[in-house]
Amino acid sequence: MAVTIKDVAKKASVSPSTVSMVINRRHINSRISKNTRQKVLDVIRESGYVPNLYARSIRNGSTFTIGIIVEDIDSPSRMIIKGAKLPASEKGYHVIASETNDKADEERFCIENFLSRRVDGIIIIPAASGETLGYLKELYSTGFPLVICGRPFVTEMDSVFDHLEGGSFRATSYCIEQGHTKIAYCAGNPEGMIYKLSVLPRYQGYLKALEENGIVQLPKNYYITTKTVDHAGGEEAAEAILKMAEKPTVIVFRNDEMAAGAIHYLRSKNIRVPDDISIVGYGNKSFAGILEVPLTTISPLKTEIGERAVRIILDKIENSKKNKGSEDTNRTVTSVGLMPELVIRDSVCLLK
Amino acid sequence: MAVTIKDVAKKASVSPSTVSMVINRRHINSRISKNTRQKVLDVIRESGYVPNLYARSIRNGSTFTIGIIVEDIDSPSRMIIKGAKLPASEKGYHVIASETNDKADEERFCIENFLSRRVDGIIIIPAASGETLGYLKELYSTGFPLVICGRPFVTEMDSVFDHLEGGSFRATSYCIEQGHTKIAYCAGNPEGMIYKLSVLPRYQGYLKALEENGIVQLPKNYYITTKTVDHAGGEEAAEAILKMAEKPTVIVFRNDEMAAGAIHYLRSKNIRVPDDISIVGYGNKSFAGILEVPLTTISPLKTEIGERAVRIILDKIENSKKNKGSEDTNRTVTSVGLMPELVIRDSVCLLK
DNA sequence: ATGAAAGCGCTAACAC
DNA sequence: GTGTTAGCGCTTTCAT
Repeated sequence: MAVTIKDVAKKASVSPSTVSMVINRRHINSRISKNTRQKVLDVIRESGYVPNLYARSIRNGSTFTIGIIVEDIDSPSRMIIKGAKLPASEKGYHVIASETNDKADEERFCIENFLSRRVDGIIIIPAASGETLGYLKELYSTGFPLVICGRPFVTEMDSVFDHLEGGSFRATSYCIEQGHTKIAYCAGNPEGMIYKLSVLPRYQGYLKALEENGIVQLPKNYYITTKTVDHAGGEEAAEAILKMAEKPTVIVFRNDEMAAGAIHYLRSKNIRVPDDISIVGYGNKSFAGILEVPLTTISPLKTEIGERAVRIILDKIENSKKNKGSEDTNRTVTSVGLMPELVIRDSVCLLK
Repeated sequence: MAVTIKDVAKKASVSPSTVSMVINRRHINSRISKNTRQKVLDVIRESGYVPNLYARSIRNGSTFTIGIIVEDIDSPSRMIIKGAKLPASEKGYHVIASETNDKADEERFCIENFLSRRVDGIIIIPAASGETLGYLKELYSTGFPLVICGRPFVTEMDSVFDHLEGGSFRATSYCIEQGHTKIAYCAGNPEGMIYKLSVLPRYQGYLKALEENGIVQLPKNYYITTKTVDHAGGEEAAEAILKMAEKPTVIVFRNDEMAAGAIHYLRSKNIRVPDDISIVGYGNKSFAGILEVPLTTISPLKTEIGERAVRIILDKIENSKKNKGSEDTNRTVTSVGLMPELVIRDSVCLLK
């Protein structure tokens, strides 16, 4: 077992409470004598004593910890963790993280684990399937500080998300500004919850931009679907484009992987990108800048999502600490949609 | 405050210890009556009670938690966390993670935080500067289960690392098997601790492969250094190569970013890759497979590093739980070097 | 200026 | 079968 406050007290021949006071720097001036203070600090250093946060938290009711649950630590949402860290630690809160592999049962397990750790709040990216939403809503309704992130699932709980529609709108508008009117959209595989929740909004942003600029009556096949949503899917889409009678001058893709595949395919067929066909991605993945044609794409503000989520959580926590006992205060719902940035590189040409 | 065991006890009109017994499923058969059991379980469900792990851990001395500290959650070492999760949870241990941004002070802070959380062991990627090694050694020498990961710093503590030398050796040998003899090495910027600790071994692996195959007397300028170690650095290296009188047929790069830059530059100068000049990377970054020429590279087994590290930690923990009190047992040092894989793609040609 | 004692949520040894 | 009690490491009155 690790060194405890008692051990320190014994070695320094003082009482545990004295040690506690030294640690917590209370009443520094009048209460503890310099001698005692120094003696205790020396013993602490020698013995390598570290206070037990948990014993502490039992007493004061708070662990000063925020738990973040992401679906996959190897996905862009890891940046949410990064974004959360600084503002949290500024307020003296720790951040601990876990991942669920996007599975409902692992997610529940994670939440219970964090609750059993008495984290003061949880920031979570729920499973894409939406299975856990009921459970989350229950938890939320107890007043526990919970913020949903990353997917535009909900507006009935506190949440922060990419404004997917806004992102695509931005990208499409940019193409129009560059003189393009024949603009295709590649939605990938139009099935499943993920499509519905996170691709459809992008598609709608694209439509909205067209509409606002009076671009109507595009050929039906400008809405392109594919089997897969990866590099190969991008190649598939590009192949389809080349077969069209009236080719678009730009393709807006649902993600960067597909955009990369399309660029690769087009160039292998000696089509110039962006001059013959321009390409827009979504995601600003790490490889976007170093593709054979650096990719113009939409960059979701994951880090900022983390920041905003923490701020919401901390507000809730501080609030509920103040007026504990009195329920039913603080029942506002905050839902923040962050407008992603357009990163302009070389994959869209200026059309004269 | 959250629901406690007392609240549950009161609502179910039983004593706290009865609730505890129900939760911990002890003496199921004889001790607790079915009625009571059911009543308690019902109340638990209704009230949303979750046991306080920390209160629990104070009693039984273990938190069943392993802490992982990585230098940057947005780096390949995040896969160590992923790799650690499964084997840990199989043994009933939780994994919590934090990042240090590769700064010594944040690292100390993280460690203390985890210690104050009474994690049962820590897996850590120390700051590249090596500043914290003294501190880590101190901690290690107290017998606390600690495993160093990811950098081949140490053999005097338990550690798991990429066998960098072995990786480069493998890559270079492969080039030789393909018939190459004019093999250059691009080391990037040869300054700083990072170079010394993680690039020099790679370079030595390259040299060893040459030596074992009787390739000696390569031109001195086949050892290439650059200002930066990113995409631009790769372009810089490629530019240097093109100026050489006796050009190499392969360049082995210290990382994938530089390899990507070189490929890009060479192709923009109408040099064929791999036919005119072949390229080898190191790291198998996410973009390696979708470059204009898919990159042959070395893939470090980060996930496996996490797995191995957890196994070492768990052994230590179980061991010290068994013979607690009796110090000085279990003083073996385990140091594991994992041989990375060669991922063969299209950036190295067969030389006839 | 310091210590004794109670209590936080939980468990386990020991009553009943 | 179930309740009582003591104690884990720590903090915080309240005495002294």
